[in-house]
Order: sequence, then C-alpha cells, then structure tokens
Amino acid sequence: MTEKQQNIFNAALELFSSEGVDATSTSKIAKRAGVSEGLIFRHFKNKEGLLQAILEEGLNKGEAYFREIASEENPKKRILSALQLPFSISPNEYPFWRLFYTLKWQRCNIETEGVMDFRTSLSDAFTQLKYTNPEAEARLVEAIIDGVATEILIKNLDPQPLLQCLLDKYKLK
Amino acid sequence: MTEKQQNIFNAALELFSSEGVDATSTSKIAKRAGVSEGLIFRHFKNKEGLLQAILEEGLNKGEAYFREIASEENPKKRILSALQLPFSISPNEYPFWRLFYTLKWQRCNIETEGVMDFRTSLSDAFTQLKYTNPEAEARLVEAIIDGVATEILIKNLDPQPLLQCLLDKYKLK
DNA sequence: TTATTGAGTGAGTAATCACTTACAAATGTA
DNA sequence: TACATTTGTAAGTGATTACTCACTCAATAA
Repeated sequence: MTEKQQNIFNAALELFSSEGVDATSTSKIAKRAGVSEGLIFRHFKNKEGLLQAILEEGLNKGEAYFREIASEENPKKRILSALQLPFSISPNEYPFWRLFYTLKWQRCNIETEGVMDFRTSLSDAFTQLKYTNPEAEARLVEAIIDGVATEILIKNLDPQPLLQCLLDKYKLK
Repeated sequence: MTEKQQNIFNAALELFSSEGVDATSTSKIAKRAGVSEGLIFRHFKNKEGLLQAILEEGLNKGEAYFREIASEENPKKRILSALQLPFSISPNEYPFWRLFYTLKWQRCNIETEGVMDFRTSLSDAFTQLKYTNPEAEARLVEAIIDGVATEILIKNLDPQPLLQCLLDKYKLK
C-alpha cells in the first residue's frame, strides 16, 4: 500500500463508520484523504471494492480473537474470555466495529467461518458444564456480546461495572 | 391520513428498514407506493420529514411498552417484564425496529424520556432486591434487551429458548 | 538514452438525487 | 350552482453521484 492508498483507506473507514456508507461520497473520501477522486478507482476499482478492502482487513483481525477464544481448553475460562471480548476492544478499532454493526442491518449479515466455530465451541463449553440447553446458551452469549459491544461503541461510559454484573450471572467471579 | 399518504408511509418504512434511509430515493418510494413523487413532498415536506413521521409513530408505541413496565410495582416482575420485552415484539413491528436499530449507529442516538424513566425504574428494582450495583445492572439489562432484539430481528430462529436461559441467570423461573 | 510502467491528476460523463412548479382533478361548502 | 381548498400529477430544476478518460510525472530497467 502506498501512502496515498493508505490515506484513502483510513478516510473511507472514518467516514463510512461515522456517516454511513451510502451517505459517504467518493468525492468526500478523496477530499479527506487529500487525493484526487480518480485515485480511489485506480486502487480499489470502485466504491464497493473500497468497502470490501476495509471489511476484509477488519474481519481478519476479528476472526483471530474468535479463534483464540475457541482454542481455550478450560470451558469456564472459554466462556469467561467470550464475555470479556467486547470489553477488550481497543478504541482505535471502534470505527471498524461501528461500521461492522451498521452493516449487519443492511447488506448481508456476514457469518464468517470463525464466528460459527466460536459458537459451537461455546456450546461445547456449556455442555461440559452440564447446562440444560447449550446451543441456546451459546446464542445468548453471542447476543449479550453484541448488546454490550453496542453499549460500549455508542455511549461512552465506563463499561467495567457491566462486566462485573455479567460474571455474577455466569458464576465466574 | 389519506389512503395515498398511508401508502407513502408504508412504502417508506419498508424501504428505509430494508435498504437504509440513504439508499432509498424518493422516486423509489413513490413507485412502490403507486404515487407521483411530488405527493411525498406535499404530505411530508421533505424526505427527512417523512423519516420523522415514521420515527414518531413507532417511538410513541415503543414508549407505551416502556412506561407499562416501569409502572409495575413488584421489582421481580418488573425485571421479568423487561427481559421479556424483545420476545414480545410483533412481527408486523419488525420493519420499524430494524429501522430504529440501524439509525442508532448514524444520526443521533434517540434517548427518549420514556427510556430514561425505564432505566431508573429498573435500577430501583435492583436496589430493592439488594443487588450490589443497581445502576450497572440496569444498563446491563438494557444492553441484553438490545442484543436479544438484534438476534431476533436479524436471524429468524425461534427465540424462546434464549428467554429460558435468561430467566435462569436472573433467578426468575 | 530510451522505453515501460505504475502513481496520481483533473476535467469530464450520464445518471440519479431531493425538491419545485404549474397545473388538473377531486372534494367540500355556501 | 359557484367557488375555495385540498389532493394529486407530470415535467421540470440545479446539484451531486459514481465512475471514466486522457493525460503528466517519476522511477526503474534495458
């Protein structure tokens, strides 16, 4: 990636996540990146290609987190790590995750392989711990992760107290 | 509301929620509603006014649910009703709530008076039940409601098992 | 030196955007 | 009946959209 290509990438990520993809014109991106509009199309083919490049980079990082948790042997620790996930998002990753959660609602919902493995590994953990409905428990944890992540990404309050409450409910203190 | 005005309202709600506000042009709305484009501006002033009309109607209904729960006297029952909330969304309200959750991420996050009362009433309930951090518990319940609602609105799986798991965690069986 | 190539530009393109305007049809109301 | 108001339409408006094209420039290689 050349410097200007990176500028385009960064400008697009910021604008896509704060204003939305459809409300962000290529001319706006070019201006913010300090670049001619044509360069966007040389490097990324079209607006959709630029979005895909951003998504690919972010999802690769995300997948790594999921795989790490899924590979944890101890079932209690695995569930603990899963619940901690939204609390460990670094602020410099906020723009990507805001974009990600927005896109969930339009365009296709991105169900990556890693997320599916993650879900079954959670389900297995609940099975080992003799929960009566492990699949539902896994879905619930996923929903809680999404809900807490949303709270963290949208409001800017200290999220830490929420984690304490959560660990109570799963007896993971 | 005349019949054609209602057609515009319905067409816009469907398109806004499925494609997104910015990706929905007024000409598309007019076509879907079987109406000339100009009529949209006669009845709703502009595209933003149309969105606001949709939001106002939906939020009024939503506020009513929140107030009903907040007025429940028994603290355990109040928390129970809150957790049941996302499971009681009627499918014909799905388009509005999909639109609502999408808009959370762009445009200003709509913090209505009713939601704030709802939050403090939850906090009060947790106080009465001697939870150590009632405010955080209330925020967590809100986050869980959002997460579960998202799961219900996006995927189309039977949500009922999730409710059972949830009630376990709050000892509300 | 000369040829080739990839980065970068800026002025275009047709299509679409939200919105307006002039006017016709329908509806009430005296 | 006559007239005023509301409901509705069709054909526009200028601005903006994503994208293209012809071009320059700098670096590298033969």
